[in-house]
Amino acid sequence: MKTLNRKDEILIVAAKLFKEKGYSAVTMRDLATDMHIKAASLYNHIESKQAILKEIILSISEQFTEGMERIIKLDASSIEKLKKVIRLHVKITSRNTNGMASLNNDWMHLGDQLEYYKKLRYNYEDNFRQIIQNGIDSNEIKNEKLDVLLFSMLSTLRSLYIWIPKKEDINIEELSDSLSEILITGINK
Amino acid sequence: MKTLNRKDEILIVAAKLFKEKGYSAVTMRDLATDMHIKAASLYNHIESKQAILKEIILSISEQFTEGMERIIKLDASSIEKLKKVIRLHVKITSRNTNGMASLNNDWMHLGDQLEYYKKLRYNYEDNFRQIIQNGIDSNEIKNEKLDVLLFSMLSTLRSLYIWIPKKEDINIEELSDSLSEILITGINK
DNA sequence: GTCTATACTAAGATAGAC
DNA sequence: GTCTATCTTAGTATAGAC
Repeated sequence: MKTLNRKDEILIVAAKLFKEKGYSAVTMRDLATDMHIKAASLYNHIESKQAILKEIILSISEQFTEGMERIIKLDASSIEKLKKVIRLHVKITSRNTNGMASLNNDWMHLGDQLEYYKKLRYNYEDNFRQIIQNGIDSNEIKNEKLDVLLFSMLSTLRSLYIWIPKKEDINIEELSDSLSEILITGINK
Repeated sequence: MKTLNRKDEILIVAAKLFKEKGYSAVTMRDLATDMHIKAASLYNHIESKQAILKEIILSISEQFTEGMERIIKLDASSIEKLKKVIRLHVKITSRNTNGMASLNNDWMHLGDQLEYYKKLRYNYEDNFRQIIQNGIDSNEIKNEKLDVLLFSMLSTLRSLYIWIPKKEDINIEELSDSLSEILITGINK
């Protein structure tokens, strides 16, 4: 693990608190206490409380955007692409479960970056939908209602941040495979 | 629709605001504005801001508890019970999508009712897990990792509150069937 | 880089008139 | 049942010393 500067430490502690109580309920004094400094000192490293949220959420959003862009360019079947998307979620989430909580629950407090965030999310979902649609067209995927399919997969993948921390040792490969099996192949015999 | 008293109106408007910005970010003045009264007037109908949250979350929690208790008593296969659980989620959620947002995201602000809420939730999940386990034992359900199975189904069902409002006309039966098909039978051909 | 002191704003809630 | 006025506490943020 590389050495963290003070600002990165703040982002990490803030993400932890934001996950526990939500962005709005966390005060700069709470954050300062956990950093073992006074609230005023925080402002030597960050511009504002909202600026912390922006860094946490947008850096993750951009990781998803880049990952998805790589996947859609691949020369692979739709099912293969879906498996890669699942793996992308497991990977990013396991690296930063706390940040994922903010991404999922506190995006509405992004202020002037809200529209940018929404654009990234919209594009991501659209690419996801396209992969599924292609799979239906090529007869790889059952012709269930496209929207319900997309919603169901996204819901599970977006909730990983709640669940991963509860498991002792997460093996990224193993969890990704398990999820692929369940999300793609179903559960009944 | 039956006539609402003033207090019920407050609960409904509050749930709407809590969904939009989260419990902590909604002020009593926000709530009063949307009720077209002054903040002080709210206190003629409710005890405190937190009391509003408690009513919203606990009434829904108890609906889930009752529904689950009915289902586990049924003389039916595990797959049948799972389908009924899915239907229960669709039904309760479509009746109160805003309240479900609070249930999912703001339970940590319940104060002295937090432990009660956690107990209900723990029992609910345990019953859910038991249904799946019975299905595995009776060879109805694939022997995938039980925890991943439970997590995946619950994630989708708990996220319904985000998704249902975006669909124009939700047919409860139809959506429940679609979800059952996807969650239980899987998506690939 | 952290501190103390403090400005300024807004929050939840109550008292008492109408 | 709603209002105005107000109390008290707590929030984000800045200034300037060390």
